[in-house]
Amino acid sequence: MKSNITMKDIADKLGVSSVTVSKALNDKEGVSDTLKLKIKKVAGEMGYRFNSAAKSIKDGLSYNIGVMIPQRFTGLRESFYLQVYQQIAIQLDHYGYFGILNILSSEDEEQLNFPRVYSENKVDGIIILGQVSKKYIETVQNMELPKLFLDFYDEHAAIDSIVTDNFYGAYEITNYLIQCGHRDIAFVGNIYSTSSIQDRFLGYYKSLLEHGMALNERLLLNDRDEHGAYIDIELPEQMPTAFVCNCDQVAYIFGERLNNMGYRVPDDCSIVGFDNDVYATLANPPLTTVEVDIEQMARSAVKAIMDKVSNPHRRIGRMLVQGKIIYRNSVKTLHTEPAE
Amino acid sequence: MKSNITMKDIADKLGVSSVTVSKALNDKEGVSDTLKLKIKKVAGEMGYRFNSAAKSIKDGLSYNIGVMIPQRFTGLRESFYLQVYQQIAIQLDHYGYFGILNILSSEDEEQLNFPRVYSENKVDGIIILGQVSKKYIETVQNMELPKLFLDFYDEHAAIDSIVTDNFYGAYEITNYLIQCGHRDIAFVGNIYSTSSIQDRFLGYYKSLLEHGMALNERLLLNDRDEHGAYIDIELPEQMPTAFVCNCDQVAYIFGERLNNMGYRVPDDCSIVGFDNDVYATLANPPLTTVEVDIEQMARSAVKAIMDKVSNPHRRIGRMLVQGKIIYRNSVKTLHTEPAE
DNA sequence: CTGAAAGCGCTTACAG
DNA sequence: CTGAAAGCGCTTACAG
Repeated sequence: MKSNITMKDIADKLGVSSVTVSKALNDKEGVSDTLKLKIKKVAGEMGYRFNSAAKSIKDGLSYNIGVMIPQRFTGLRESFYLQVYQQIAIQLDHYGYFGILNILSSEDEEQLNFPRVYSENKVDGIIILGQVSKKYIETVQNMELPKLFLDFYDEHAAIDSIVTDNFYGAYEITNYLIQCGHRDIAFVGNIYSTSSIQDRFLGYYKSLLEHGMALNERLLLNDRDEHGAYIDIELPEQMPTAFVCNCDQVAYIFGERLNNMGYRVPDDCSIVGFDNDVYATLANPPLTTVEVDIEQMARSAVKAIMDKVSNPHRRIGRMLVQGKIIYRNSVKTLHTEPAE
Repeated sequence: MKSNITMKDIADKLGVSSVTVSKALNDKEGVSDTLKLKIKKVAGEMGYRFNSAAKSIKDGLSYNIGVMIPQRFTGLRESFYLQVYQQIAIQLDHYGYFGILNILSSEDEEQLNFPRVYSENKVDGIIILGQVSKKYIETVQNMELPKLFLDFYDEHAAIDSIVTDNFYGAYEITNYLIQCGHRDIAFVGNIYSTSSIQDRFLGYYKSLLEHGMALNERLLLNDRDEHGAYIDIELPEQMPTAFVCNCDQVAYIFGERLNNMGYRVPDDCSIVGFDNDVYATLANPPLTTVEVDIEQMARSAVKAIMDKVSNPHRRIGRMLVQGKIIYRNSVKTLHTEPAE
């Protein structure tokens, strides 16, 4: 198995030099077309396979990108980041690159250990997929390697990141509810919990502001405690006509709860979610929601990291990827809003 | 960025040779402990990072394993194989290896193209995760590389594979229903659809046989057409007391249907699933099911492929990974079966 | 158009 | 205990 065919073998067989074989196989100048063709033919016949390690050592490039996901986002029921990773792998392929997955264990995160992909020079760049601790962000900063934060950002660190436009997505879907005639719209979510939820809330709030609608305590429904564990959602005395839930899973749970309480969705009240994950289609009725564009996020992330590999000084800043509204049946049109 | 520190740099700084540095950093014999320590210290200070490409070229080993997943198993709502891949990556880490994900596009599968990880010598072995076409199996066979089929097997090909023990899992969970006093147990699934479903059916059938229970047409409920699309499940005239569903998703759908028809689970009839995926916990009541042991599958797969990397002639044949029953609330105990 | 020489960073004998 | 030499497979100048 270790008896791999090398360029030298092809060269010997043809009585040429390995330099010529290299040029021919790489379609470089300096070989006659006849010879080039012959070399390629023989290479195919001999089952020649390119040794990328040899090229790597010459170029100082591994042609791999590391994707690091913190362990705590990798539960058996969570697959969002794996989906993103998959799309990244597909996009990397277009550049002749490969993706190496690196689950960041909680110990390594605490002890601020460099990932093995870095200390073994296995990758030309690294995408950190999912929020890591402040301390670990510093560790990442110390890595001499192009790096990119995906799906989160750091307020202080001048680092490149790509995130979903939570703010705009929530803004848009709230606008949609208002267009459908809703005037009493609540937000469901703990706005102190994560920055995504906070941003989604602010998008919702902007929509309210723009339409001259007041926000008050009554319209803020908490969905989880400080540990992120879901709690029973308390309804206000007077029912709003619509609810902007911070994510599909919460919308799903909330919908079930409304059902049990005798409210019908969307007849008695409308619900929208965010993410467009399994819960959006599992809900009854299926949810109108904001789809996070995983493919686009991966595409942008890969483009950004490849840019940085070829030009390490390249800065991209904080980049937003827009989602899009998926219309389903969880929203009732009360009356159509006249054009403003 | 390309100005990486090499062993030579450390050697020069210390006035020794790079051979000595190599020995020291690799904890090999032939360097005094004092020097060894000093070298390690300086290496740390200089931020030395090992160049694995150089080692690769010497050893003829990439220290990567490719994991190939056919595109059609990578839908937005399917994450099972990604979960397996993730576990594989974690297991590979224990061996100092990395996992490279390779989504096999439908075109490549049809045109019988070798994966790029292979033609570029990027991996020391490859795990094919998920059923590929007969033709493509042949293509895989032609790859001169340790390879392993995961979660499917080929009847003809003398190839190494690791699969969940569908047969035994279904056998066990059917036994459990019988222990709970059920005597009229149906199987829900198209037994001509996939080999997993067929094997699960046969496990169910074995349990019936062992308990002297007859199988007849009435107890076989089809759940999908020849294209794999779900169809409405037709209930027999006389209701069985329990249903062995071929997977959790079908159990979930079937449960909803029973609910709508006025049957209560588990009071009116019991249901069990298979897989222990999201649907198992989403179902109401949550499903008793057979958990597919993803971690164990990954562990076995990685061990097998690593064995084959060090010894290419190693054969492991067809290896089964046992699942385990997860007890929840979808089964009613009719009366306890006395010990046989 | 073709090839000899040197080098990428490391390791493996082998010599001292 | 330490190091000079050779080599892994390829590519990049450079010479002919």
